[in-house]
Amino acid sequence: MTKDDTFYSTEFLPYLLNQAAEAASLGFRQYYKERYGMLRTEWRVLFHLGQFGEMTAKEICDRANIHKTKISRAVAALEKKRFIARRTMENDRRLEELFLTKSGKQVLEDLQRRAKAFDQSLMEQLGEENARSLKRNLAILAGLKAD
Amino acid sequence: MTKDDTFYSTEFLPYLLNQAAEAASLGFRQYYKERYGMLRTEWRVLFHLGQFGEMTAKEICDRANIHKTKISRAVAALEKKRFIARRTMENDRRLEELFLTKSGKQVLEDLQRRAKAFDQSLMEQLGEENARSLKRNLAILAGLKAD
DNA sequence: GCGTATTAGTTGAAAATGTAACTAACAACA
DNA sequence: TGTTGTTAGTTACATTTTCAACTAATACGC
Repeated sequence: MTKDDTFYSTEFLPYLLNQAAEAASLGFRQYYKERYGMLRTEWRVLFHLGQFGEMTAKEICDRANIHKTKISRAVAALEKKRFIARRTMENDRRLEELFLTKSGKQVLEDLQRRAKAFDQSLMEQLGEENARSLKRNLAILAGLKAD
Repeated sequence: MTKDDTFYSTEFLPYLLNQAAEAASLGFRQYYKERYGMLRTEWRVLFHLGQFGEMTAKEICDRANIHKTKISRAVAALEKKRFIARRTMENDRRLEELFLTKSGKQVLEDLQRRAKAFDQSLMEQLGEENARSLKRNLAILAGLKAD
């Protein structure tokens, strides 16, 4: 009778992923929270706007895989902070094009620079080769196209 | 003027980790939620009890890196479902030793078997070699000792 | 022993999230 | 045009999480 089919939590991929995600986000999350009073979804919306230029809430939902209510609230919060603004689209008045304001751009610039550095420091913890492989694997699991 | 220091969200490790963690937990979370009405923290508490045997809430907090209020509520919920029970410790009456009930053991057995299979299917998505390397890297980021 | 500090765990209120129902605008088509 | 269906986005409400204050028990210094 083989009693050694013990399955440890640290072998369970979802658990590991969550722990690692928690640990890895901590530092950065703290920064944008304390500095700009932003929530994670807000940071993501900002990031996406910076990356893809003006886009609608729906497009962000799809790209970032975040539910529309979360996006809706994040957009409202960012608007209140005057980091973004919106413009109803002429051809389809259900859609609103979101865009960064001047101060939004400044904030994003700061956050991106820090994100980059933060990422860099995480990668160094793992080593170039490992880090690259890690990202590739994560992209697969996340269902993103591999680069 | 080099304008191509664009930093993409999919290059940002915390973002990737979160996306992957989300995607990877989804299927399993759905199962224990629908089947046993359990929340993630409850499943983790159960898992830890199965793994380490009787232990106190504090010990679970430390091991799993979960805040004590979350654990406290998870423990209360599991107790209500009669999956675990507690026993105040003789030598220090602030501490309560948690242990699985009979039905708790059954539930855990089911969940562990499924977790194992679920894990297996995720690993297959990546291939043996990749999966192994992924887990190693995650353990490092999570601050767990590598195995 | 007595006062103060810590520690395990709980609780209540506030913040955030998830879910489902809603509004407004468009589309399709008789 | 009018009916029906779909889509973008918001809102309301229930559940979950977070944060801070709390209780009860122990530990420490004297």
